[in-house]
Amino acid sequence: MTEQAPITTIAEIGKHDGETVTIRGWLYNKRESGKLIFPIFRDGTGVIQGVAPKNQVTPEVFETLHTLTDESSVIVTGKVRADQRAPGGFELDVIDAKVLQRVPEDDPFPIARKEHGIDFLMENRHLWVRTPRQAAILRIRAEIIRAARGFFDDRGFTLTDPPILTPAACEGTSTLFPVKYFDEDAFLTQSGQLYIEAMAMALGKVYSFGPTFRAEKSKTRRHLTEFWMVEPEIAYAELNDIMELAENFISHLVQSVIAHRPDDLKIIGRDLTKLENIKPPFPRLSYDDAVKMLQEGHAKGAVENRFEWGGDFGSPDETYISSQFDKPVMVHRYPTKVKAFYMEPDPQRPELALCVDVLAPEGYGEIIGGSQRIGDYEQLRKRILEHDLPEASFKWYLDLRKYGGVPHSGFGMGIERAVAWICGLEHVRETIPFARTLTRIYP
RNA sequence: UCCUCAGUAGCUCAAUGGCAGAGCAUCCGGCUGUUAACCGGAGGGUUGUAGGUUCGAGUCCUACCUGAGGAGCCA
Repeated sequence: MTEQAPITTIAEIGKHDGETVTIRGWLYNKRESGKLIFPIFRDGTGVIQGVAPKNQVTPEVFETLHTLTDESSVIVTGKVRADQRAPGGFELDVIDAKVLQRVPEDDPFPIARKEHGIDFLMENRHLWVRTPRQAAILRIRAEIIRAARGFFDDRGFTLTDPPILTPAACEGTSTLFPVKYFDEDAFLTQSGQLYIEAMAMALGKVYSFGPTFRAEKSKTRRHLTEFWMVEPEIAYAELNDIMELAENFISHLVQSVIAHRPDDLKIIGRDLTKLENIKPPFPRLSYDDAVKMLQEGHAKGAVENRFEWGGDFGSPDETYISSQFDKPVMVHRYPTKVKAFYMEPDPQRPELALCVDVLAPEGYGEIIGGSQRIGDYEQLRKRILEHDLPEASFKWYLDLRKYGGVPHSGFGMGIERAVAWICGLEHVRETIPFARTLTRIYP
């Protein structure tokens, strides 16, 4: 019934003020007032309200809109009109609406615009992602990934992808997902680090970006069994070099989201004042000083248990430390005993490892863990044996110290924790399209 | 693995040990500027499962199942 109108998206519709256009999407919601219908359409780029007065559209179109059910797919043609009453600034005076598939009323779209429990939402994650808040979070995640890759690409790093199927553990097998690899046992990777160390010896500055898997029985707002990590590794870099890299990296991610996704930050209601000052330098805190801070906190009654030097921080400890700062805090030089076997000891104090954890503000915990790696063959071999690791499995890793070993350092950042912090979310399960947790692998 | 809490309509939740209810969603009717629209009406239930106590159990007890929050471990 209508001549061909140009197809556009809701995000771009402001460029067509006064013109007749076609958008292709879904019915998000509908309000009716007798002879006036306000259908609200979404198309993945945004939401726009349509207006259809009974005396200005054909009886067929009015009836179509009157009986249209939420989330039915629909192709709508209408005239774009700027209107101050519209949240997005524009409305669409509907001329025609073609329904591709109508949602049956006896089995309506299950996600209402009112409250739902988290179990119901996760069970319907494939539909939950259609809601504005979830879509905004996923767009911010995409921006963080884009910014992360751009950061390293622009600084001369080469992207090198480590394997996902691995023959042995990086740090022990208890938390690995086993898989059958023909007649052998293999595991899903829990970190690409050892592999990108090899790449750093070949290419100098490298990074990886990919999924990692941990079979930890962790049931908290900070844990997934499948999550994505970005891991830079640099030949000839020492601890201070990667600490500087880490603060520049995190600042770049935050500032990129502020610059490129302001509308999405607004949709999710993020407090921008907490993000705007995320710029280098970040506070640096030695493990020794962090312990003192925790002990003073205990004396003041702000920390429940008195922390003793030598242990690793628990989640409440990290939350307390990070709450003392309004930027991420870099805690460095933990006791060697509580850290991974491959970390270089501090030459000044061999009981400490040259490592750093970056703790995000607002209780989001550790988002980055990194270290300088052991550069000496004999020392690394000794540590592998001390940790009861099978030397044969690490032959190739030891080779890196046999054929031109150098000081080198790197870190890993969990994407989901970074997204959760930057978005100010309660739980990391909303930061990834389909979260895998201890109790969920559907849908 | 441990601790705490919760399972009642499609969803979110009420119901002193005594008739199982409301809001939202769906359907019908009304309304020409609604913004989670509003107003009137209708349909919708094996109260997670299995036992037990009791004249009587959604409610109390036991076990189990499922989920949530936290601890430990980690990013």
